[in-house]
Amino acid sequence: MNEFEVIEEHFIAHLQNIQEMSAESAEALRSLIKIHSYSNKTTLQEVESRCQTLYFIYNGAARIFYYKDDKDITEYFALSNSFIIRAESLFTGNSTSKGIEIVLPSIVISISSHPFFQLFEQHSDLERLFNALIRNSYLETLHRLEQIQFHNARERYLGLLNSSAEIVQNIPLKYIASYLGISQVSLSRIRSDLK
Amino acid sequence: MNEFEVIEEHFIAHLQNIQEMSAESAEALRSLIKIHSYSNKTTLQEVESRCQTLYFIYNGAARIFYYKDDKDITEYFALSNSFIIRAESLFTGNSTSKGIEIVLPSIVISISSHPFFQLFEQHSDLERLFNALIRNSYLETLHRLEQIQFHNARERYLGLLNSSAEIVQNIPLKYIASYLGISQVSLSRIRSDLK
DNA sequence: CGAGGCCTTGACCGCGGTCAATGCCCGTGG
DNA sequence: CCACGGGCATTGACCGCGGTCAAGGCCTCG
Repeated sequence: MNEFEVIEEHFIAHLQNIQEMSAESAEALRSLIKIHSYSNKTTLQEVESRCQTLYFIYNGAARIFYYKDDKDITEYFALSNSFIIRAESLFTGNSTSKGIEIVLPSIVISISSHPFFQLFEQHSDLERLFNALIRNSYLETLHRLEQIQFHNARERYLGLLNSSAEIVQNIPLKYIASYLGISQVSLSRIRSDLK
Repeated sequence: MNEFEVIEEHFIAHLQNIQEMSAESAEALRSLIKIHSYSNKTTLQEVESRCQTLYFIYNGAARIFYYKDDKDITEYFALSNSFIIRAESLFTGNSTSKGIEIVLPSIVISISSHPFFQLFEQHSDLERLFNALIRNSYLETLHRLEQIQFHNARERYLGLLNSSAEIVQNIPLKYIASYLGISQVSLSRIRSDLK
C-alpha cells in the first residue's frame, strides 16, 4: 500500500465509525477522493466563492474566516480528523463571504460536492453519512453558542485549552482570539494571568 | 373540513414548501399528527427528559429553556409556523437539561419521533424533509452564533426587533433578555434609550 | 542588520453586570 | 369594591471585564 492508500483507508475507516456503509458505497466514494498536501497559509477557498467541495483535514489544521469591518475573524477551526465545510453555501448554492485557509501544514482530503451528491441516488448510506456529519456539526455549533453566550473570556479560553490544546499550542494567537470572540490583547493578558 | 383538518392542511402545505413529498408520504405523516391547544406557561416538556416528540407551533410561541446556576435561560424561541425540537436529545437519545414551555397561547402540532423515524424506511422523502429541517436549524444557529459573537447588546436587540417584532411585543422581557445573552436590567435600559 | 509581523504590557474608558429601591399592573380575598 | 401582595419592569449607584490605543520587545526572514 502506498502512502495515499493508507490515508484513504484511515479516512474510510473514520467514516465507517460515524455511519456504516457498504463496500460498494465506500468504493464509489473512494473514486471521488483527492488528496493534497498544503503548506501553512495556503488559501483553500477564497472568500466570496461558492462552496462545492467538502474537505477533511487528515492531519494539520485549517480555519474558516471572514472579514467584518476589515477585521479578520476566525469562525471555525478544523483539526486533524475533522471535516471543514462552508455549510451556508453548500446548502443554499449561494456564494459566501467566508474563506478557508490552512493554518498548519496539512494533508487534506477533498471531495467534490456535486459528484458526491449524485452518489446519493444509488447509495443511500452515503446520504445518511452526510446527514450524520451535518447533525454533528449542528450539535457542535449549538454547544458553542451556549459556551459563548454564558461564559466570560477566561472561561472560554480554558474551555478551548481543555478540548483542543493542539489549537492553542501551534496556531497564531490572533486567530484564536477572534474565534473566542475576544480581542487579541485581552487573550494575551488572560494567558499571562494563568502562569 | 373541520378546524383540525384546516390546520393539518396548512401544516402539510408548509412542509411541501420545504421539501416535496408524495401523497402517500403526506398521508402517512398525517396519521401521526396530534393537535393541541395550550395556554400560556404550559410546560410541553420537562427539563431532564428525553426528546421523543417534534413540535410545530401552528400559531403562538414557545421557548426552549434551561437552568444555569439557578437562573432561567431561554435558548430558543419558536414563533408561529416553526418547529421546536431539542436536537441534542433527539439525535443522541440522551436526556437533556432543557425544557420546552409555551409562552403565548398556542396551537401546537406534535409528532412522535419514533413512529416518524420508522416512516423513513418506506418514505425516503420524509427522511429528506427531516434532514432539510435540520439543515435549516443548523444555518439559523450558525447565524445566531455570529450575531452574538460580534454584536453588542443594543445591536442584538435591534436585530431581534427587526426579525421578530412579534417576540418583542408579547413575550416577557426576562425571557428575551437571556435569549439575547444580556441581563434583564440592561435590556430594559436599552429599550428606554430607543424611545 | 534592518523591517515587519506577532505578542506583551500599560493607561484609560465604556458597556453591561449586580444590588437594591421604587413603580406599575393584575389577581385574589376581606 | 378596595386593599394588599406578588411578579415584572424601570431606574440609580456602583464596579469590573474586556475593549482600544500606543509603546516596546522579540523573531524571522530578506
